[in-house]
Amino acid sequence: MDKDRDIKQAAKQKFTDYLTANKCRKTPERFAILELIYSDMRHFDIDTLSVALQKSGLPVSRATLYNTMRLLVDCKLIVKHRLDKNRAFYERASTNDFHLHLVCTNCLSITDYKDTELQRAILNKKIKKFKPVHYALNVSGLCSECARQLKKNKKK
Amino acid sequence: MDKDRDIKQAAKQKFTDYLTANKCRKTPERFAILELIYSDMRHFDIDTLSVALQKSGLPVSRATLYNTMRLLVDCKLIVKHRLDKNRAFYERASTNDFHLHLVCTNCLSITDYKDTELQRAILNKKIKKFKPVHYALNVSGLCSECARQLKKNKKK
DNA sequence: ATGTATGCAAACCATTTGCAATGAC
DNA sequence: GTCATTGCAAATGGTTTGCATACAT
Repeated sequence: MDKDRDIKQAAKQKFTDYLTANKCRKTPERFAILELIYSDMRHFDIDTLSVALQKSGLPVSRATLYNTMRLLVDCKLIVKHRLDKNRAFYERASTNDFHLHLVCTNCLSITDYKDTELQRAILNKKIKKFKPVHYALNVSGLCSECARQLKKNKKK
Repeated sequence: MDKDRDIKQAAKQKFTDYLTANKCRKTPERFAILELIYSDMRHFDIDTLSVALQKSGLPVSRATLYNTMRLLVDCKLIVKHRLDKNRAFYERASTNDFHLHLVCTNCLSITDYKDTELQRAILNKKIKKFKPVHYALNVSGLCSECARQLKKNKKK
């Protein structure tokens, strides 16, 4: 889809600008990471990213991965989340893409859930004495797949 | 307040039942922890809890603290959260006490924010193919205190 | 008496850091 | 040529685990 290409292009531009503004170098590693994230991945953790980079032919060290994540979070191209688990997970940021995360406590899958009504209700809410910057709305529970599995197992 | 005492009493009862049902022992450490949580603390981390227990005169080891947290989470007397930071934080659970967390990214304070309208909007939402169990709604940003401080510093 | 729970210390694991070598500028 | 960035390996820090001792039942 052309739209995807545009989004990726815009992200690269934003990253370039950010790096320039902060006197950081535009290394191949950094752009390979951004490229991958904006091609394939909606939600990912460091491990997944590392493996994907290896497959892509440009393995990148842990240190660099974490370093780059910091930069990308800082320039708001990705968002860092933590759920119940020890490791962080990341996702592409898009301010015009408000959604909840449905986190299955059984299979650990993460699904986005969009709802314009909720979006409006939350974003329009004026919170006293607080200046909201970012929303992390996570609903944990069971995805239908796991709910079915568990019910089946119980019967046995 | 009498209501607080009732809540604490109910919590103790629930914990006792849980321990009995799972053939666990009713040790002084476990009840000291529960007692403290239901007296003082709304949000806390392991470290805070550890210090508080030391002050209370019954120091409890790390291992036991974590062990007890697992039990309390399991019987739904407390809820475990993770924000951006490495350490987990916990809070007393009460199903009839729906709220958002306002997390200040500057001073790391956590404030509860209740809003019945939002509560209704979210709880009534029927999510397709997902069975919600728990809601973690975190809004990160700046508390008014920090916003003021930062603005002041910028001017200088 | 039995076997679970405790406390200690060691292990674990994601993330961070120090440093020498590399490479963007 | 200069100095930020990379990759490695070691360090960190919250959490977990193994094991001998203590204690709830």
